[in-house]
Amino acid sequence: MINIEKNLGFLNNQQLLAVKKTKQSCLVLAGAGSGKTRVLTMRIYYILASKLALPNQILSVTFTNKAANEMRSRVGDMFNRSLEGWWVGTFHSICAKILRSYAQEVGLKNDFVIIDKEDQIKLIKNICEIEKINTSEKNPNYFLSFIDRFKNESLTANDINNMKEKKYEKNVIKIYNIYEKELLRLNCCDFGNLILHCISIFRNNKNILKRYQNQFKYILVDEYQDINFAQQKWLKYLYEGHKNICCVGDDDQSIYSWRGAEVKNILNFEKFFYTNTIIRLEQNYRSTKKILNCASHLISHNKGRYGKKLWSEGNIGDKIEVKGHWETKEEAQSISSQIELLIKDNISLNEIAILMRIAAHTRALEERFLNIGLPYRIVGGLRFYERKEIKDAIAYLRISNNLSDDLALARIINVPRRGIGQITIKKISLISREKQISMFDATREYLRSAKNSKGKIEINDLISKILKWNKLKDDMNHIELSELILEDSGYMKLVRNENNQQNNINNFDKLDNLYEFINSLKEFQNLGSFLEHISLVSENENSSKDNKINLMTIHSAKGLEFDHVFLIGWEEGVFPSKRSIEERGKEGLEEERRLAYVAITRARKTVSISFVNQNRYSYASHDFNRPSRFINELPKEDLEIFNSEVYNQESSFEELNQIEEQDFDNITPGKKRLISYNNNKVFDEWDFNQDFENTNLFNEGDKVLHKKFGNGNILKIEGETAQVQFDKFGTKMIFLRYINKKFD
DNA sequence: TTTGACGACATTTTT
DNA sequence: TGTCGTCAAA
Repeated sequence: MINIEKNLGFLNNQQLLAVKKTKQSCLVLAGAGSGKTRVLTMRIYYILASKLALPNQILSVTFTNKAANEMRSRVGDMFNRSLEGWWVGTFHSICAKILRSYAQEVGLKNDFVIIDKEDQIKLIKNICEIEKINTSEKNPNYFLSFIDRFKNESLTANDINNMKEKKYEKNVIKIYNIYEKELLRLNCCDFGNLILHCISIFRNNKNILKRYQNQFKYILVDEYQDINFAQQKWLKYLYEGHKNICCVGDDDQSIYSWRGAEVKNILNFEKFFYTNTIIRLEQNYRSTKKILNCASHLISHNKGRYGKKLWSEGNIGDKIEVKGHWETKEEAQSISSQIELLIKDNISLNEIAILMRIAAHTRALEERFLNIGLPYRIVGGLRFYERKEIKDAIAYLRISNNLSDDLALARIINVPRRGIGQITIKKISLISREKQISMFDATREYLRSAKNSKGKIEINDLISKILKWNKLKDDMNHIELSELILEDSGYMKLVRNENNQQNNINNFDKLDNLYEFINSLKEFQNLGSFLEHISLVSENENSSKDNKINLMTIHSAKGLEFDHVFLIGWEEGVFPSKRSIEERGKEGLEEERRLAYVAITRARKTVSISFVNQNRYSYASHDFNRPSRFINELPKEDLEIFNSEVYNQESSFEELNQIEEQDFDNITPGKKRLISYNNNKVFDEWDFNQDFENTNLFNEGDKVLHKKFGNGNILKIEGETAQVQFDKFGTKMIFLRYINKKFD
């Protein structure tokens, strides 16, 4: 016992209270940086170390895999070993685990396939086609958003059908019904159904429910503010057993309302779980006082909140920098110069993060960083398993693993091209529907009846190969099998050909990704466990060992912290997002503000905010952007505002509104550049020269280094590009800006 | 029937 | 930037 107390010694009074109140349920309202994860891990540690429960009697639920992994490793560290049997994971992965055991209860087989949004859209498209629903006005996305919303609110197709009041369009209801039937027919489950199926098992089968209720003595939930109604209902079922749940959350950090999360859920906690124990963690251990002050000041503009007063014993810290730029290129240059300064102070790149509202805004930065050779990583963003080539590869593995995986077969049946077009596919799926057989079997059926043709021979070949792979599955090492499948199917050849023909970098990336994909199989025992894993994990598991600058959206930065944070794109319309305000009005704006709050509170030491006057989407006209209203909501005394034509300390947001757009329409890009260069001392001279030099530096015969292709020699220079002979990858045309000269 | 080329188009956030 | 739909050619 002494040892336990010693380990709890680092906690403050409020944290200690939250850890030790194990007899009853409680809600912990934890401000940003107040040691939320620490409380959760310590509570689990405390329960286990005091022998209040065994590991398999604890259920810890998170929203992201990242959070789950973090929890797993932190608790593991406390015991110096990983805990066997402990239930820790995302809502979705835990539901999947339960559902795998009892799939037949809801009409699925236990090898059901978990599908993603892309598959969902394809399904809905198919349904619209069969039902002859016009998709030009109401597209599949429109229908899917309804289906998602229903599922977030735990409304099954039956619930909708039984509604007395006809709230929804006929087609929405019709598609929802057919969609659900299709999922069962195809033995598929979307993300929403992982939760809903579990709920219906709990509701319909008391024995199964009792089993889990008895098992989970303690339930812990992270990021409770992100919970939607269905998830809450799910928790409630499990809670009714031992009635002990501890939820940690921060109403000011609720940023997932578009996924069904509602702040009101956290506000209802007391009623839902029969408790009035609310513990507030208000001491911040992360940020400087100035940063904290800015964040608090900003979030105080929101009305719908519990209200907390964050305080800190930390340093006062530097002022928050606010910088205006003409265009994204200059923003990127400015940031890279600031980072150069940080590097001179020996600051690790891992401690630097650039956060943005929109994932696509990494582009200008990436270009800049590639140009001057600063290493960076993109967290989240383009998720690895969602790339086209990876999904194709996965589809090949899926169909080999499970012959009745129709969606997988549909994806690759004509990739690479085998002379099977839409019409043939339609014929096959008709057979599959009429005879109630899988698409794979339907294809064989079709082959028997169809006339001989080139397409038929190829498809026959594919079918027999799939059969062969399927047989090999149990005897062959899954990595070798995967390599065999991708080679044998001609898919690798297709990607290689594209690569040679177009000489472009993207296709090399594809090949690279495929190798990486095969490599990632090593961590799994067999194909099945790998496929299960990737259907639930869409994150890039980037190794954070390398020293790199972190680029990510604010959403994916939640739960992380960095010494130095750059926040880009603080422009009206971008942040707060125009769309968000248009769709949800005040609610939307408040959520955007919470997002800004999350962004600022990621920083430990410094924050630098920037905005760009010219429209970010460079193809668009010369639209003019105003700085974000959030900048005006920060306390002036804590800001250091840098020169900008448009924004200065005196002008208020209202004044900025009055600037006439035409004033800026007539300025040429070159002039803009000049003005900003003169006005904005932030840009070092060498910064501009760098670009200039980079394109003029090269000579034929130079040794160069390319990020992907490695070492090579320049054969010929043509304008902005060069023909480069690479040591390992042959001759390619490469933009000069993507290569660096090598000096031996 | 399938394929490739071409232009139009839209671009929030994610388990 | 990259995906989608349309159209003409094979």
